[in-house]
Amino acid sequence: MALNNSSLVWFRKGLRIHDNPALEHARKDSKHLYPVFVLDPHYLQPDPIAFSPGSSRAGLNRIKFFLESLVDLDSNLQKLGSKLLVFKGEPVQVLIRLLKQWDVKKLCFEFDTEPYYQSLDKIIKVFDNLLLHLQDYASSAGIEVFSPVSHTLFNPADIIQKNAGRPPLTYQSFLKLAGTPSPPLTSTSSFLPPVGVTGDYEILNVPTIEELGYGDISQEEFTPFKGGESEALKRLRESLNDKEWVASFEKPKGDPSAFLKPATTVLSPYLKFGCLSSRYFYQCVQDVYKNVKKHTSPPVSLNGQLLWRDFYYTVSYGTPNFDQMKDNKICKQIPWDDNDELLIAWREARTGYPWIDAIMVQLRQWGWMHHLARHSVACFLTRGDLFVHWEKGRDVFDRLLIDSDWAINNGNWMWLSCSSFFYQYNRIYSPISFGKKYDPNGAYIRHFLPVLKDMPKEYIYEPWTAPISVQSKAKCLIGRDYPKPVVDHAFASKDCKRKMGEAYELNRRMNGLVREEDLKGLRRKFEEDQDQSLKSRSQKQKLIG
DNA sequence: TGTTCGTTGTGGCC
DNA sequence: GGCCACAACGAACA
Repeated sequence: MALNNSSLVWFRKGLRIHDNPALEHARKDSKHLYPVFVLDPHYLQPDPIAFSPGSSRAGLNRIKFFLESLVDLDSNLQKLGSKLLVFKGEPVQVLIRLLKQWDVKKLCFEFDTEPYYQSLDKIIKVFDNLLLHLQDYASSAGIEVFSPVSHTLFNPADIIQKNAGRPPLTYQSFLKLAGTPSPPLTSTSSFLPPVGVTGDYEILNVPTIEELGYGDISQEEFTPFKGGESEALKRLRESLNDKEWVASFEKPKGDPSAFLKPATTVLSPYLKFGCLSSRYFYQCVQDVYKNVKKHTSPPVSLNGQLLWRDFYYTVSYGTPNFDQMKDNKICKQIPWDDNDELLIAWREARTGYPWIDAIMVQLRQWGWMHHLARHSVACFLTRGDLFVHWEKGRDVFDRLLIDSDWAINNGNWMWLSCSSFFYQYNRIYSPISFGKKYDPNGAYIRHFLPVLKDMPKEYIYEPWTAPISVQSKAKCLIGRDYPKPVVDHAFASKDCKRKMGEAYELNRRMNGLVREEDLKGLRRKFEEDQDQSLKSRSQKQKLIG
């Protein structure tokens, strides 16, 4: 067969060479191969306002990680005799132009379950307001489209189909349906077909942060984690070297306060961008398991974590409006407070609870925290203390995490807020004792909140209880150098439990069909209760005073 | 309809 | 480090 066809591989996630079925298919029998990435201004525009509540623009750390991943992809393509062609614009429009210009016969890109990519895949708007499906366009132009599932271990659609069209809502039922993951590709090509004539289109280099207009945004500290496939594979090898560690890995036993050497692999950001194939990761861990006497199992094991990822991808794919409370069938309807003051205190690490604030500083500086640290702050913001809507916390995480993943982030916020998957709202993480259990001396707090670095360990988790003499010796006066607690945890958590109980009862009575009016009614009632209790508390304080 | 089970709570006790 | 009471949910399955 003569090699006279051109192929285009469209990178979105899947920023890697290894286990990349779209790239492999594009390579085969092609004279020319065009590896393309389209920068979508909608995703990349910097948000000049420090950040308004609800802003979902990607933060600096994730953009940096992403650009490093593109640079590494380009470099790895060049080693194979190719290179990355970067464009800027509305992705599908750019793509259609390129398909025409280069007379492409094969269009290959990784399938993606996220609504953003689903909309890109399906509908394009051409010049005359005509709506076209990408697949329709391609078939009318005689272009073969290849869009394999390779971001996840399984095809979410298969699992949903096996379960009579409904996604499984528990991990165990997911496992039963899932079976054995698809293996990664075994062969990796040692060369790629050359890029053909590119015509007169402006092809960019991978831009720098400054070129994207992020230069003016101040950032105290950048994430210590570097993006890219090379870094991902190096990190994977380092993690897997310690076979005993891999075999005995139990997620819930990890130490959330460990930061010099994190308790987990920190491979999540690489999985998010597809710098690392989850199928390859899974297989490598299986290989370690084969060579040890015993190993842990899902859900707590290392491979169990990859299965959690697929679990959330599957549920999110099969649940309309997965990323919101309203019109989301699996989400409990709860009358969360609309309290921007508390939200901002949480977001800006000013809650007055050092354990919570240190975690929020780590989020801002590193774009990564341990899973249980995320639990602590998510519980605190929602059902544990502040009773703020999980969507608000989700937005903050979505902006600041380098590993923020649409399915996983939304799923975990519903989990932690007892809106779905997990319902035992009595179990509340203490913002004082949970961290103390792992780090009694408060080394984590001292590192991320240097203002508290000289506070004696007796008071480091509750500095407001320190006598004034101790505070002044530690050069940290509570209320001046570090805030007083925004709420009294004992009181707030009790109040949250009561509200959750009442909201749950309303959901049961209405059989899941809670109307907005009912929620408003319950919220009004909560506000009245709060007024009452504030009055009685201030009366008590007057009596005590 | 009833039973079992669920990755990761806290505080008190031994 | 393990055990218990606390107060208690819903999905899955029989």
